[in-house]
Amino acid sequence: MPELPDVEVYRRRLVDATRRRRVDGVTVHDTQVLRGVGRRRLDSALSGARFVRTRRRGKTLYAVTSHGPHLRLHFGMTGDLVVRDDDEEVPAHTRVALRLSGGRRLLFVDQRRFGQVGVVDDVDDDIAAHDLGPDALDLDPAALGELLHGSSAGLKALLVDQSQVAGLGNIYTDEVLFHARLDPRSPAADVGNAGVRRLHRQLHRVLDRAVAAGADPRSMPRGWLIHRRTEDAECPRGNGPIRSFPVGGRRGYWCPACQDGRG
DNA sequence: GGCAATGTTAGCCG
DNA sequence: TCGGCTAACATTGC
Repeated sequence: MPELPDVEVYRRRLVDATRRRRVDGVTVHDTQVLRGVGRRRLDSALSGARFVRTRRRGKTLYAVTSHGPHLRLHFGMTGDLVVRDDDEEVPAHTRVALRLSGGRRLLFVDQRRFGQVGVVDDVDDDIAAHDLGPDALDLDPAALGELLHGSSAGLKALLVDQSQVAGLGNIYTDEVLFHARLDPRSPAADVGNAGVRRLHRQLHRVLDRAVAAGADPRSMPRGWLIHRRTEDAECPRGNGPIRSFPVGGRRGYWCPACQDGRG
C-alpha cells in the first residue's frame, strides 16, 4: 500500500497524534527496521523532542524536531503508522513505538519488515543521499513534459523510478495512466503535449482523491482500475478486458482499448 | 507446494 | 551512462 497517498495519510496522522505532545521515549520491538541507528541512539535522539513540522518527499516521511536529529520513516511494502493509547494493546507486527506525553503511542507497524525507521541530521541531505526526484505533486506541466521528453525509458518505468519522480508505485502509476488514457509501455518521450497535460491533471486528481479516501481502496470510486487489477477483468469503462504486462519485476495492469498511447 | 504481492537496493548485461 | 532485468530482503494468502 504505501505509495504517496498512503504516506500522506500517515503524515497527517502523525501531525494529529503528536500535536502539543513530547516524545517521552522510543521502544524498539524489532531492530531490523532500524536504518543507520541502534535502539539506544534512536531513543536518545528523540527522547524529549517535539515534532515542529513534517515533510514528505514521495514515499519518505520526515518528522522534524527543533534542533535535530529528525525522524525518518519509510514504509516499504507493508508499513503502517497507527496511534494507540497506552492502555491499549499494540497491533501485531508493531516494530517501533514512540511513547508520547499524555499517555499515547505512535506505532510503526510493518508485517514484512521492509520498512525503515531512522534519524537524519538534515532532511535535504537525506533526500539527496537517496537520490529522490521531485515529489509527484510538485511537478508542474512544463517540468513533467521535460522529464518525459528527456527520457529514453518506457512511460511506466519512468514514473515508478523514484529518482525521476518520487511517490508513485505500481498501483497508482497504473491508476493515473488509466485515467490519462496513456499506454504504459510506450516510450515516455513519445507522449505528446496533450498527453502530458492529461497526465499532469490526472496525477493530481487521482492522488488527491486517494488521499481524501484515506488511501483505502474500498473508499475509492467504483470506476477506478484499482478494483480490477486482474488479467481479463472488465475495464471500468466497459471498453474491453484488462491486460497485464511485466514492468521492473512486477505486473502492471491496463486497458489496451482505453489507453491507446500518444496524446 | 508454488506463486505473487503495494517497497528499495545491488549487481549484471547490452 | 542508461535502461531493463534479476535476485534478495520477510511474510502472508490464494
